[in-house]
Amino acid sequence: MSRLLLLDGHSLAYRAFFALPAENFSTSTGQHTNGVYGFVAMLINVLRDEDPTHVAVAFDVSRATFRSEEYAEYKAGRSATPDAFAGQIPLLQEVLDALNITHVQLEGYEADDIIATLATQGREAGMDVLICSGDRDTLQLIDEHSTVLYPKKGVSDLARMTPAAVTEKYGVGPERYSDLAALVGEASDNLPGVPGVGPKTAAKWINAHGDLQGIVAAVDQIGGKAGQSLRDNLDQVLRNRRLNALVRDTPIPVGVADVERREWDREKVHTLFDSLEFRVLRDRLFSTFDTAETEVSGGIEVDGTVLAEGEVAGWLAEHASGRLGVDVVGEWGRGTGEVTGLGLATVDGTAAFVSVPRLDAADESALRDWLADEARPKVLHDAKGPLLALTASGLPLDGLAVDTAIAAYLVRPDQRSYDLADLSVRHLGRDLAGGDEEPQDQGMLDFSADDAEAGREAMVRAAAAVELAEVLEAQVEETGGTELMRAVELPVVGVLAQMETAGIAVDRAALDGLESDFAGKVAAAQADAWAAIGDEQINLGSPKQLQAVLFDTLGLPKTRKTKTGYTTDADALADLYAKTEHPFLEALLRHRDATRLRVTVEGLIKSIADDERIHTTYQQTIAATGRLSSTDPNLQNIPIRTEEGRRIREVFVVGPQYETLMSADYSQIEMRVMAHLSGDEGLIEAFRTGEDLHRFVGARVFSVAPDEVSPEMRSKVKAMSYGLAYGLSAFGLSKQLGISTGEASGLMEEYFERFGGVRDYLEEIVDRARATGYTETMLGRRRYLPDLNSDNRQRRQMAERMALNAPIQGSAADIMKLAMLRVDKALTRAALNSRVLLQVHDELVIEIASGEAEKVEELVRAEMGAAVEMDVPLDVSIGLGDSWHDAAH
DNA sequence: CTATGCACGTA
DNA sequence: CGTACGTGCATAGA
Repeated sequence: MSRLLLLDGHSLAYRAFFALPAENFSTSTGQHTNGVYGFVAMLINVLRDEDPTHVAVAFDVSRATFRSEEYAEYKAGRSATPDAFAGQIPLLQEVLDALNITHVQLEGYEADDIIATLATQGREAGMDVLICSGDRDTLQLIDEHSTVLYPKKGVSDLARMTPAAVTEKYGVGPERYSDLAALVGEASDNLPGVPGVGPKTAAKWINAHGDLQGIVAAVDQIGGKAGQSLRDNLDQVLRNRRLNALVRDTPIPVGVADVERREWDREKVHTLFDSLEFRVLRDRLFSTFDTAETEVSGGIEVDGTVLAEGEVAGWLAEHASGRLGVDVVGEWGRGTGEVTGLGLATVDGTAAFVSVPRLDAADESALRDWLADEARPKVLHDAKGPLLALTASGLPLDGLAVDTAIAAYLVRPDQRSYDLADLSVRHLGRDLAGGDEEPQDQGMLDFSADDAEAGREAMVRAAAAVELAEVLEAQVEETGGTELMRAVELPVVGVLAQMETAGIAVDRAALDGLESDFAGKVAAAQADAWAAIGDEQINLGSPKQLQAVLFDTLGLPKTRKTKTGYTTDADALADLYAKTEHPFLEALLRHRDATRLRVTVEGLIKSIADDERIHTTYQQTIAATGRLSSTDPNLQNIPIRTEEGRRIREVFVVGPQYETLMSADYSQIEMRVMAHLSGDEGLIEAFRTGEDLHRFVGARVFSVAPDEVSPEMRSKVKAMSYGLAYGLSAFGLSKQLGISTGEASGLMEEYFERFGGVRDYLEEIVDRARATGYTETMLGRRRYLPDLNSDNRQRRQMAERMALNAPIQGSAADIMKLAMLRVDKALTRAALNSRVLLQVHDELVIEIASGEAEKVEELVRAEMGAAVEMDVPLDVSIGLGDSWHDAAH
């Protein structure tokens, strides 16, 4: 039996809009999504519960319809659509496109007319019809095989309106509902009914006279005040009846046959739900329907063998002539790991599982040789962790041909995750759960069921990786990223693994000292803060409690608004302090600083490994611009700006067996990238003269001699120069510098007057990105920004700033990755023992072995400086010291 | 127990 | 109403 589901897009989304708090449903770019969210949530529920075979969604085009032509006041008096709802309908339609659900709209008709048309067609074709709408006019479409699902409250509670339910609620059946509505009126459509006549009276009349026609025929016999009222308003009632009759034969270009349920576009759903930040909904969508009925055409199938002792060498000889997928089973993290097994698979699905503890000598040597052979290509998914485990287990790996996580990242760098199972479903249309068939029995006797299961999974993952590699490689090639992947990203994996393994030595005793020191400051600040507000012991870490004290108890002036109240951030508190000099604020700020430092120190102490070093983990597929990120702990945000904060850098020290630490950083790399990419002659000259950049720029902007640039002028220019690369506005600049917007925009104009190439370049980047859909770095790293063409101003402008910044930040990241590769290679080639430990975007921290300082400094300067050829020099500044702090310069 | 918002550290 | 991140805490919801 076919079941046709028809939804009224506008009315349901609008209901959802009011049912769900807008502030809880908006993206980081400020787009409200509550209407879309509610609609999609309801859609998922209905699809799940009703399992329709055909689905369509109808939309209104505008308010101008044949109804408003007959009666100009039709739907008049409705309040304007709220701003926050604007733009949600096109978004919803995008979602429907991704879900491959037909949506229909037609000039001159309302959504309900379209629904009536399709419902009529469906009934004629013998289908069951389900209508989901918040408009009561659709109740007239109900019959034995047509049901309306009417939202009672919010979007999750739907009333199932059958003929019996209509009769029970209104006293007349669905076929008479329009008559009743004509008599009673419909306030939301601005259709007044008969004064003094409600649903009860109307139902009584209808039941007495059959229908509206019967009532009209007998109008003179109806007594009482209500009867007179009816006679006085008969024209109006008849007009209501004409207007509330839904049109069942609108000339829409689709028929029920065209709306058969189709598979959705996984790629589109993923990217769209990503950009809408519908994490939970996406999971629900996939978990509800993925296994049931998507194009997942079964699992990855492998012809797999769990190799017994002594079989590994033979298997490799037979199957490892070409590229193999490798899945490492084991654990890893913090620069080390351990391998327990290996899944191996060829492109054609022949697979094997190797239990590493069970290798005999011949097998182990064959496996080790194969793994270490650069000429034998391997495909891994997210190789760095496995690499750590393999290396730690005495099986170093070379010949990484594709890392499927990195390939997927290069194709679309702003996804939240690159899970192998997701990629497999998305690009191969198959999931990893796979078929039920057990691996061949061979060798199974020795294995527990768990081992067999682990082995099967590993083989499937290896097969998925090697198959995915083919698809993703093609996409990387298509987007011009092949060389970037081959020459930069893949080699960087190995360097990062080495850095993680090395870690950086810390002085635990000094860290402990800092902790108690900062803890003492926290306690003191807390006591002062409490004392300043009459010893009310509030939680100073709770913005909510702080707001109560600041704005209610103390009655201080309100600060900038946030989603949930008023901000209590450091800037705002400093402002308040400047205005009021309230001692509570001073103590609170002190408490904030000390807490922050204490927390940082505590985190570091927790992550000290047995070797008294800290091994961070670098993420290579997180930052959309191409930068690395550091986690667990994050060593890229260790304080440096304040004296107290810098004390934390003193505990990162040179390790035993080494002589000193070196910090090497690119000075003003982003500004240099901007000078190079823009070709602005003034800026290029600034870097070529080697003069202080901000002084040089300041002299131009303020039309004075360089030595007349005051510190104040210099800092203004500095803020502006850096802000430009982020898409800073005059407003933002004025706020940051505490000057008027007029002065700020004058400053920017003056800047662009002197450095016009920069303005042209920044404009050109955005224009080009708008046309092509993506930005590109010096090495061809792309970032797609679909929002550049968004109708929503906020989203669009956000995307424009991202477009502006991505090539600059991204090119700087490219350069640093090249530099890391060059430095690493040069150190190896020169047979030096010094090693790179950390990368902090524009800085490398290197541990210098005894007697190598001079050589390494020369080498690092040369390699970093020559990472790329540019129109401006790449200036590298280097410092040495026993701690990270002392190596700074 | 998990997800979100706020605040804040870095480049 | 300036980009890119990660972390910890408080709070709200499941």
